[in-house]
Amino acid sequence: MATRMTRQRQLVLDAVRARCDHPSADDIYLDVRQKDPRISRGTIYRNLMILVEQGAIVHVRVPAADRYDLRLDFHCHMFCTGCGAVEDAPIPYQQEWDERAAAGTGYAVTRHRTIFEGLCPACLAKAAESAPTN
Amino acid sequence: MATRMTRQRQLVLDAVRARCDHPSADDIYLDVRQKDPRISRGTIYRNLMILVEQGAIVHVRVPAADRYDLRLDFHCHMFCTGCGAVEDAPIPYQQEWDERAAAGTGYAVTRHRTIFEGLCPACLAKAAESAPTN
DNA sequence: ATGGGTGCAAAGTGTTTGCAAGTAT
DNA sequence: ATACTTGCAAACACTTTGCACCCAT
Repeated sequence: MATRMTRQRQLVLDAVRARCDHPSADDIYLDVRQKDPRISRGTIYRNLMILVEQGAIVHVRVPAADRYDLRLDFHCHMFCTGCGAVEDAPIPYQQEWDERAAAGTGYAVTRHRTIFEGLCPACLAKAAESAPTN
Repeated sequence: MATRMTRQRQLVLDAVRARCDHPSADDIYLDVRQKDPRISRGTIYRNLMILVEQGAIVHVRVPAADRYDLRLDFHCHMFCTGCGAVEDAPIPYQQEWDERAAAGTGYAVTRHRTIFEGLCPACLAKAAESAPTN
């Protein structure tokens, strides 16, 4: 199962790398569409899956939809419950937790995923506007 | 919007509480079906959503599907990438991280969710069987 | 009594897949 | 040349919703 670098796959990879906001499959579809109006959603999904398997990009799961990330190292994410924005968190990945969790459960722990939830600064400002601090 | 405790809602709540394996909506549907063969999936979804809003149960998002949890305090989860099992992790919830993430990003952080991924003991044993250590 | 809740079935999302034709290697 | 990929559309799994009837308060 040798894998080929097709024009479409390259476009998908480029599109993920061109964004820093952890796009969803459909974001990628819309971006790639601009460069190749004939590409199909099936191709986007297939290629995202293949690129994740190959380790070229990473899969981030947040409430609402799957997102993709160009950063390959383990790291935590912020998720805005207001607008759905996703960004990297300024919190170090705690590898020793994987060992502790493994020791405590008997699991062969590969990694952990941490997502912080809350309102991003923009949504906070919007909330303050509509419901001012009386 | 006063909320009523109907027979169906009680059945859904009981079903979540009766399980310790973090059931999916469909698991609950199948369980409740045994006690009330006329309940519909729509009712299950509606009630799970309402119970989560009310804070009676908690929503856990893992790769594959949404799960529900009777434990209301913040805690981490283990997810088996082999069989999809979910269980509580023996790792303390680090509240100070929420503050650190908030300080570093300007988010109003509510909480974080951490999921450890790996193979559970049962899947590990199965894997060892089919691919013995030569 | 009355407005929230229910069952049912249809409609949505987001994602996957079968197939014949196209193309990277 | 060969078998991996593609576009398309149909199929899927999971979840939400519109509607008329029902029942907890």
